[in-house]
Amino acid sequence: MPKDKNFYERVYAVVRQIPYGKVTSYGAIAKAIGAPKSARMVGYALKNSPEGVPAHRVLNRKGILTGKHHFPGKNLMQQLLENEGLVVIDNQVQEFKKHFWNPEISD
DNA sequence: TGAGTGACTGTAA
DNA sequence: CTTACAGCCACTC
Repeated sequence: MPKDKNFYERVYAVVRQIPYGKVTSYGAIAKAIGAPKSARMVGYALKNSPEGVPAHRVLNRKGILTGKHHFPGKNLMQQLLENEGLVVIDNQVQEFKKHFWNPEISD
């Protein structure tokens, strides 16, 4: 059982706020939940991501689909992104910055 | 308790 | 823009 379950919950809370056709990075989420050093944990948390969490919209800072290998299908993650109007080439989102969504938690 | 692992990031070249 | 190195934190065994 995870001790800091709150950490996971916060990750999911942010990821769920990612709008359609937008993407963000693990670090951005980590920072949004107050743990900029725990970017790796964000990815770890997404592995446990329940339904309703668009984990496919979360990429690394280069805009590469680092987690596509963890999805059920072979290139499911890429298809989902392309389905949202994004352009993915060689596991990398084109114009990543342009589609980047800055997460923020309302106090 | 301690060592190993990972869907990462910042900095330097 | 990419590639390479070290630092991070939380989790599992």
